[in-house]
Amino acid sequence: MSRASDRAYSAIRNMILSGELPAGAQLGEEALAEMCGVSRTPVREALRRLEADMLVGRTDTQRTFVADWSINDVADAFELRAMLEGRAARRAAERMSDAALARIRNANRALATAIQQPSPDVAGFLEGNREFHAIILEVAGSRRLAALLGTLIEQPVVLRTARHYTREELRRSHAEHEELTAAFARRDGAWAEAIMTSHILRAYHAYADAHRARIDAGMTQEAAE
Amino acid sequence: MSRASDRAYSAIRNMILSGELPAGAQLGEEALAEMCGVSRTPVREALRRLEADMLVGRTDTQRTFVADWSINDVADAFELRAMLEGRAARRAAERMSDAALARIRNANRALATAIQQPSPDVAGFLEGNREFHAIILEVAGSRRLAALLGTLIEQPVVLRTARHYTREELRRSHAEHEELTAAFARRDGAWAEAIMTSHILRAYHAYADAHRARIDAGMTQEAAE
DNA sequence: GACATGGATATTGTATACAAATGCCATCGG
DNA sequence: CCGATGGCATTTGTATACAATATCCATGTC
Repeated sequence: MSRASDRAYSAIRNMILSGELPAGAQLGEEALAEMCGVSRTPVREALRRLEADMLVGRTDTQRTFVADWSINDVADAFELRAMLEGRAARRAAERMSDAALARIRNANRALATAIQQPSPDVAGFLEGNREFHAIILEVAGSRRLAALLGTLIEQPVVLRTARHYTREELRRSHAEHEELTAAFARRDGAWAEAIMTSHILRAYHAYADAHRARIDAGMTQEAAE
Repeated sequence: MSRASDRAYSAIRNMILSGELPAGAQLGEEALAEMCGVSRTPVREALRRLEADMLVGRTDTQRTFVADWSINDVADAFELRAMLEGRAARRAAERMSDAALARIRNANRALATAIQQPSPDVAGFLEGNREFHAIILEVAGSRRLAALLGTLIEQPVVLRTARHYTREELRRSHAEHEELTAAFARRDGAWAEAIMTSHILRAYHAYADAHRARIDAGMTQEAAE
């Protein structure tokens, strides 16, 4: 992470995810280099990685810009993620060791703690959630699958709406994690896959509902935050 | 494609797929630059792309080498490809226009012609096959899905064994394409998905059988070619 | 003889200069 | 006034020089 190209990648990525660089904005290499305090070479590398993540796009003449995620793109990403994480859960259940199961239970406990605070600890929830899914991906034991999911896990719009989660949504998410853990304990791949697919698609519809609500209220996406 | 980085990408890629650069070989940037007739800058870009394709790997100290695909890696890639192409076929069936259906039928006719030659035209078959799958992916209308499949379609070992296909295998592949076309004509997504998944998995097992036969004969993978 | 150490060698990372291309805008002709 | 054209400004692409880091091998020590 100490390399200039990694710093550039993180910096630009954060600026996109935070909305500091709005969708559609042109990304000049020179300007980004100055912002990141590095030369154009590592910036170019960072931009290529972000392009692979589909966080930035490219015109037919090689101009780079912040990708604009339409509601269809979000639906698309969720659909694929549901399928791939479902497959990961199936494989994980079939390969689950007692040690890994213990780690998953641990991550779930941390998650439960986070949502039981007087005012829910969203950052803690997200971290526990990330850990939970990471362990599953690790146990699934497919580098390919992990690579494919890598580009799908963090979507700009979704991360930005995470802190609007209600306590009820957090509690429900945790309950689904518990059910998944039960499927893992039984080494039931089909069950695990079904729960995981449902888990992701429910999250999608929660997002889509919130999105529609904002539209109906006549608010722009930015103003709603 | 006229850019130096694109030429470097194609050149290195071909050297890997052809086996000229064997699995495990170290890839020095300087040496590759000389081979491709460009400087290190575009070579570095090409290597990053190949890394995303998982055709090359990287040591913990940033040394690049030709990825070594174990039989498990191949199985992994096929399993994911079966799932993703299956999904693509489902989406394509649900979105199929009459014009696109005509194009698919056309690609199939070209494919039929190729395998009916006195001595099967494997190159022609592969091109028709590529076109067929490309149209499906286009009709599926998911840029994400296309991007994910992009890294899965061309596996080194599989391409190298393609020319050993028997006429019977080619004929069977064509028959499956015909059946897929029927599913598209009915706009039956579930049917299309099932055929496509089966199509890919059958191809995998044909490959795995051939691979096992080579092992049993005490031949190395290279010697078998 | 095995292993640690240090420095020479090779390789990768970054900055910068320059080349090529793209976009912009003023000018000109209709 | 509208659109085409040409040249200037900006941006991206490539080469190269240099810096940082890793590898390798010889040497010395136990």
